[in-house]
Amino acid sequence: MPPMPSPRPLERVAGAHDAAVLAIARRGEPVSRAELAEALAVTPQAISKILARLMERGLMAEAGTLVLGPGKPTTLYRVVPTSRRAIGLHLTRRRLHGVVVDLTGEIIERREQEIGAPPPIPELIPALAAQARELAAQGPGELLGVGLGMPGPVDWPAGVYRGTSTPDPWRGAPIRALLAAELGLPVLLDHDSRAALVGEAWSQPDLLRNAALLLVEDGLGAALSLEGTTVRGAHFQAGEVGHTVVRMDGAACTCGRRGCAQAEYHAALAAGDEAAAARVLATVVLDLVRTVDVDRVILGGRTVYAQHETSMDAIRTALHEGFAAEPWVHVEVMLSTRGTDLIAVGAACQVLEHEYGLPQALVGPG
Amino acid sequence: MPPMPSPRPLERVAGAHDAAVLAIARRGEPVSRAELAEALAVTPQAISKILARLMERGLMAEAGTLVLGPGKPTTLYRVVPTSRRAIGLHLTRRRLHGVVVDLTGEIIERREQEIGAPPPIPELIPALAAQARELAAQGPGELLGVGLGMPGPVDWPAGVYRGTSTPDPWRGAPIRALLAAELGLPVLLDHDSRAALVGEAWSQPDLLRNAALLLVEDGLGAALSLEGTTVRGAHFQAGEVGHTVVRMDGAACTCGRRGCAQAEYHAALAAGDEAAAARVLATVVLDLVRTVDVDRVILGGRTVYAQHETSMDAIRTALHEGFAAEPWVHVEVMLSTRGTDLIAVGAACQVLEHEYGLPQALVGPG
DNA sequence: GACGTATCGCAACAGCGTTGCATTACTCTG
DNA sequence: CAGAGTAATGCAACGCTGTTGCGATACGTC
Repeated sequence: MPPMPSPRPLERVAGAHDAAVLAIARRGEPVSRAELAEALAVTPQAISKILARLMERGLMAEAGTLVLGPGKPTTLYRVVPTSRRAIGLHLTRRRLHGVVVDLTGEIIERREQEIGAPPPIPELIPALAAQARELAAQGPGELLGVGLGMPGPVDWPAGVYRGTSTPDPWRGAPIRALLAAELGLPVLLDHDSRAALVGEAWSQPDLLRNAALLLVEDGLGAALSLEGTTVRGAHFQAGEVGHTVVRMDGAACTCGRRGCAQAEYHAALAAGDEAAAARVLATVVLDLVRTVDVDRVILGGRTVYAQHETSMDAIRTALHEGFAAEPWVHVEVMLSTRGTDLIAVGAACQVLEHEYGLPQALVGPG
Repeated sequence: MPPMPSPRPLERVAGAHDAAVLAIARRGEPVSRAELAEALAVTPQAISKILARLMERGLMAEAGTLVLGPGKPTTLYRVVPTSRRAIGLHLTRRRLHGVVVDLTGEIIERREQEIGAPPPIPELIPALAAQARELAAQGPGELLGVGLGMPGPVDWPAGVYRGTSTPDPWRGAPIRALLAAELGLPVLLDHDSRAALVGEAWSQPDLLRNAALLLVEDGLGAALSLEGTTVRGAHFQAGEVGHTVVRMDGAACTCGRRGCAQAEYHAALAAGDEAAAARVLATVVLDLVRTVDVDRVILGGRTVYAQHETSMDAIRTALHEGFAAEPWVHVEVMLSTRGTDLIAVGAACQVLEHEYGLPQALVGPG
């Protein structure tokens, strides 16, 4: 996306408040001015002005009244899901999966498409654009843009896919710019696991202040939400836990080193030892929780769906044992609410987040 | 500290800008209005008002002029280090170490005191208070409060030391409230490693947007600064990497599990194999960098000082090899600038940070 | 139907940064 | 050594934010 003129300080206040109201309303239940005033620590009168702005933009609407006792009934407000749309694409080496979602992140329509071998960029971009255009034809609401999630490292500000060490036809391709030019729409390119976490967080904003999402697809990836912000990292690859060492001098990994979580996981699966594989996952999660101290862990990815009971049990047991001496630590382990659409939905939600999410900085050209 | 009335939204803007200016000025070199306007993305005129507020409070002062070419010379501004003071205490089972620092985090005076065995709380609190009072007598400037850093888990909002599983006379003690009552000063209680990182970040604000500090004292601890905020975690124990598993089924740990980093580290040291110990440290750092993607790692703690060359070399080598396939990843490994005062200074800086740091929340009763 | 109550809206206000323009203090030119 | 050019600064009016005070509205209760 082109760099915008940085908003004026007072616009940032207004924007932050608008985003906060939207975040609360997104949970689904109609809200009253009083609740919002409480949550934002402003006067009800300020909420009136904030809601006026949001209704002006069509993002929110009145939703009836509620009589609680004597006095004038409370007016309730809700988001207007159909007011905006975003497209999310999930690209892997084998598949192209896309969705359109409404403002609340609910799926309007989905597309799935197998791609034989990774096509070269000049073929890939039109294929992505074609699916995006099909999806763009669906549903009402202003179309905000396209989010694209893919595995592997990404140069986020540049929108360039960095690629892996193996021969990779997409390596170094400025995918974001190419797709944006092709479609004439804003495009956001990010990591698959980060997209997935943003997607989960979009529909349950305050639950995931400190959460980790573990994505088990071909590789092992994670994303972190800490103190309310989804961490991107200095090199835009925070959460790449696949090559974290869980057994020094252990199984050889494709990366040339030994005992990487990913290598141990696949070695165990190859040996048919599902329990051992689950134990590796559990160790990764335990280390993750110890390191960043999240209170929620979300499991996602095609590979875990098959044996999610085993994995979740192993993880819960490991957490229980590992924190036995620290009874104040409670970690909720849950399965992604989005199934196999997880990453595509997340990619779409990144667009929503970009437009209507809480800004992270109150100061500077953020 | 008592809950303050949450600042009005516009005061939050002013406060954030004041803090941002202070953060830039803290780097040491005098700054001009133009630089500040650039950094904060506001007009020079706004900087005039911000500086007027800061000079009113005695936090900043003019620092001469600079002639660059034709036109009126630029007026320069700097912080007034002597305008404020904070006390920092570092409490371990064996030692009580304290400092007073000025507004820039420079040490005015230090005290160190051995304590035979961990005294019971009714003796501990007066001992802490006595050292704090001695330190409070030193140096000019308004005394803001006392920071206390200690190893082991802490219930941060409650100011309660949670203690370890071993018999622990301090377990569950509301140390913050007790000390605050004794001294009649605000007290902040936090983790030793987090304090250390806050201390490092206070004197080099923008360098440590994504950084990890590894503290090797009796145990192994870390603290994380991600996207500019020092992570506290859902249970206020983020960075507790000591019991992270680096060798599944490895050396037995005091925690009852196997292959914890701390256990492997001490096992290697006990066997006299410093190289192996350094490799364990290196693995911890590598996993940390993979997981949270920091671009700076700071080493601190009494134990590393003895053999910091070996440790740093092992870490640098491991990072170099581990990220060989990702040439865009550069991680700076450095030694703490504070020596053994690291944690005491950090605890003091937490008070400064609390008062004059950038607010993390834009909205709500933050 | 009058009263108490809670919500809501209008209008005036304070404080933030912005804008436009005058002032100041320097260098450079002739 | 004036006078022009230049860049930083200050003053005043302004727009926008949320706040405050008060009146209007709509409900339940007596």
